[in-house]
Amino acid sequence: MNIGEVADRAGLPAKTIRYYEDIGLVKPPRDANGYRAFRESDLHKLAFLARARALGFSIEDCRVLVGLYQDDHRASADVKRVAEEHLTRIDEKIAQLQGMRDTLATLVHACHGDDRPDCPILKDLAEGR
Amino acid sequence: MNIGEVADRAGLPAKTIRYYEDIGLVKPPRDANGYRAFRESDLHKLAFLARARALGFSIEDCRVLVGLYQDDHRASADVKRVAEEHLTRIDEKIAQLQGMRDTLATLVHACHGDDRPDCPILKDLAEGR
DNA sequence: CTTTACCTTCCCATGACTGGAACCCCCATA
DNA sequence: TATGGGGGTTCCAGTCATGGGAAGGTAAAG
Repeated sequence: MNIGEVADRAGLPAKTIRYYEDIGLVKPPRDANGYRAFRESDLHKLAFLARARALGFSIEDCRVLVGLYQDDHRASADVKRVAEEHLTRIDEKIAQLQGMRDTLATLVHACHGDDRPDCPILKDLAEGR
Repeated sequence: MNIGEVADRAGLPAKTIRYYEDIGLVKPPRDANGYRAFRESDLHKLAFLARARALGFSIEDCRVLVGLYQDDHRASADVKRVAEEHLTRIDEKIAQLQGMRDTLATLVHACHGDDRPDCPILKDLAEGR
């Protein structure tokens, strides 16, 4: 399989797949012409990576998860711990964004949005309440 | 005022303030010794920037907001539009994270987290449901 | 005078790609 | 056989908003 087909089937840009090879996440063999010759197992791993990334796992988390996935003697507790830590980070992020959102929504609501210069948004930014 | 004092009072790292000068957000004059000599107005602008950044506005948004802030003939509609667009982006981000969070929470909940290898988290990543 | 605490510029690194240049390779059609 | 198009390859640079650290100049304190 060439990179284009793998990209289509894994749902990743070819550029990203090359990058993943660069950082050692996949190691496809090469054809005589220098083209990457992906095996089914490479495709499978890339699809795994695509889904892990879609859940927001970092590349380093992905590396760990792939490692656990390939380890028949893994303990599910190790997987769970990685996922829980990631969940915590996501919750923190959401809380932070929610805070911004609330402040911003209040300010936007208070702003007339007309052709006059008076603006509670700028007022807040300038004075810090 | 030297950069250290401004950093303390604006709540920004000195590094960040130098960067803001680099990209033209502030233009403090210099003393004879080459030190930046911040005026009250520079401090004020940096505090404005710190608050705008804390609300998640991009640097380019900040540039626009500072411009509007300094324009006595601004229309508050322009400010409101920038803020509304940012609010929309934040909402999208929150929705995206919320989606990840829900999936992840379900998976974490389903995982025993013991010393055996069976793991619904890895199963999901491998099979895509 | 020496130490300590600033300040300066400069370059490199982050995360996870993305874009583009310059080049090679394979196949089909005129 | 030429040529055109659509693959593939490497390598370098850029993104965003900083942060780290080196090498060196300056100021204030003991």
